[in-house]
Amino acid sequence: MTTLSNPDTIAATLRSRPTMRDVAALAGVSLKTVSRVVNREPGVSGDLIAKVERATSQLDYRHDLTASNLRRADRKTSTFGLIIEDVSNPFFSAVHRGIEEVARERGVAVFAASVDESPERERDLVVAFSQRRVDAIIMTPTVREQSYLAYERRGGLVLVFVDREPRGFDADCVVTDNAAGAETATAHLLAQGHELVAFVGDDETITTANQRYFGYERAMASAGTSIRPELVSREAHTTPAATREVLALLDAPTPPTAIFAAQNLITMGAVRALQMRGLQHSVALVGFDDFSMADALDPAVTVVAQDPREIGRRAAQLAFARIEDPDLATSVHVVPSSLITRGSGEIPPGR
Amino acid sequence: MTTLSNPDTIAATLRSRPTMRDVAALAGVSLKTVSRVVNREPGVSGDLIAKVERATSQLDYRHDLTASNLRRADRKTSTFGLIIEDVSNPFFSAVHRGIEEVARERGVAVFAASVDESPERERDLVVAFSQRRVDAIIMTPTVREQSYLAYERRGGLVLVFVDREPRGFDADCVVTDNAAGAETATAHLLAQGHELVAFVGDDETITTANQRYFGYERAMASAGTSIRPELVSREAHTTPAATREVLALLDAPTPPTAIFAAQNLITMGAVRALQMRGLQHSVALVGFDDFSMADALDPAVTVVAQDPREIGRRAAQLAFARIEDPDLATSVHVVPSSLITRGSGEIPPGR
DNA sequence: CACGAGCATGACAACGATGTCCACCATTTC
DNA sequence: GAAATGGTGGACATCGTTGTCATGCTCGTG
Repeated sequence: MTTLSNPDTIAATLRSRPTMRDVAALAGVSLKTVSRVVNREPGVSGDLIAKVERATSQLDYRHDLTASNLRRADRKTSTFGLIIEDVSNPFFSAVHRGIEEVARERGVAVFAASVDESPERERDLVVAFSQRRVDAIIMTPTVREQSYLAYERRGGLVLVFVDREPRGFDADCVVTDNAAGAETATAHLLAQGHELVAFVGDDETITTANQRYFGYERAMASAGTSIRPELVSREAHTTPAATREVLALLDAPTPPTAIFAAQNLITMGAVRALQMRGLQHSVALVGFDDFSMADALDPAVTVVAQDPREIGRRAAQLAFARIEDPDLATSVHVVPSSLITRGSGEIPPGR
Repeated sequence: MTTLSNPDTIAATLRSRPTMRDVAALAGVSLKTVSRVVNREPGVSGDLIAKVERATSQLDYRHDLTASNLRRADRKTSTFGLIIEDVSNPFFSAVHRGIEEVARERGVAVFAASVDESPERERDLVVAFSQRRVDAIIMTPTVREQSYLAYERRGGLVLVFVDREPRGFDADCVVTDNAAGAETATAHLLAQGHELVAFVGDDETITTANQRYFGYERAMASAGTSIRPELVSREAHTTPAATREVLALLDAPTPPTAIFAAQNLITMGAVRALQMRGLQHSVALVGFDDFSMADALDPAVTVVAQDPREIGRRAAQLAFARIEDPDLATSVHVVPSSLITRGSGEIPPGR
């Protein structure tokens, strides 16, 4: 065994990152023995384990997971890919956080990327992650149809969907009870006596927006209140767009007395529009999905809250379960939403 | 060349993911030629390029970046690691977003993880990313001292810091002008005639909290106003804690007439406290860092806004610059902050 | 017509690690 | 005392890819 007294010197001497070979040379054992110690395989004497561990720490040896993975039988990289609408959207970043919490416990690192409603980018990201051999991809579908993923799955990739269900592709999925939540929100407004209840949401290409619209329809139908097409706006893609849409509704000949905003960014836009017209205390508002400071606004905003962190946690758990047993039946998990009344949704009509 | 008519059949037949060897066999060329085509190396005849490309798309061949990286001379993985306080904190998720925008253009995927103010976790994450051979780590330092990273850098890893400067380690860094911003905020309150200006912030272990406190001190000193220790609270780690701290200040014998809240979550907590005491229109408030809906509150909240997306973009650019030229002199980039007056900061004293 | 230049192509080793398998040694057992 | 046993360590091939170098071909030129 070559013995050098100063560890710093040893590490600094090496041209680049030390490999198992370097560790083996320093410890005076074979390459394979180092591998055994690093992977904690049984059948190595305590004496050798100590020698190897001393050498690894002296050299600051860092196990190369990419090389390890290449040779390993299971080919698991302990890496997940996450494809969400936007990493800086509070809803999705909470989903991300939930996934991370579960992944962390198992030593799994998570790639995160924003798809920005671009189908092309969805495909690119799947390829980018697949090329990096992630064990699983957790994603929000944007492309109209996900059957193109069948090939990836054959290659052993696990796919889990969050927030929206995939189309043309059977896979594990975690969603909020969108229709039921929207129905609750709308019914809540109707219960206050409103009849002119507006719907402001994103367009039909977004599954969740659709489901929330169905919930709105259902609540209106149950109450026997007919839907006025002029009170339905389905073009609100962003917060500023939502503000414009709501302003248009408020300025129309028959303005709504209550508004159901079908998404967090849209609700924020609606709040601004109501404030601009000074109507925040006269027109009722219920939003889908909670948002920061909703309780501190005047009036505080009533919402149907989702549990994005729980959605993330469940998705990660599903991914691990499927990695362990690829033949499990696919399942759709529905995370319940809950109505939080704060004031804006309890404004009566005609005020 | 073996010709099978149905591409689906070919892909389905293979036991697992096709490799370059499979592509080579189908195209009737050598392994190396496939590699050349995949990497767009010059010197391959158009005829062979066409053959190989047909084969790759028939087999749905996916280039394995982990294996490629192992053999490549430059050993670049086109992968970054990002270590931030919390992926679901709006400030940091905006930084993340900025990094992603720059990384995306260069085909780089980003690992993102939350450190949660845990020094141990900071070290674990660095190791986890290093083992996955990321090209660069962009991080917010939490450990008291970053000299432990010297070894990683010798191994070729690029390190860029965001939001806070590292200690005991010279590296590229992108920060906000914390002291100057805090000074501006405090001076703004003093300019309204306030003398009892409170400081509410995080504790001294957080570099940015410290710098912001210095800015507060400097502004007070410039104005010749002495700091009352009972108006300084440096224990606000979370939004609820901030609410408690501000309530304590307001309920004390000499309550402040103005408050400088040194961070976004703290400002939110302060807003709630003021509302609880019905003082939101009597006590002035300026926050450091903008937050969602600050403009929609009553009163709208005056803040010193940072530009987290720009911080992220710059950090990513610095990382790429250093990867290209490791011998560049290290630099600290300061992204300016700007005062946005909205109402809460313009409340005069004694109202 | 022979020869070297120049180009396209392929054979082979290697990146850093692990799976397989065999050799070795100290025991234990007959 | 010899053989069987069980626990250890090491040689070697291999994962999917790229760097290096050799080969064979075409072509222009003396």
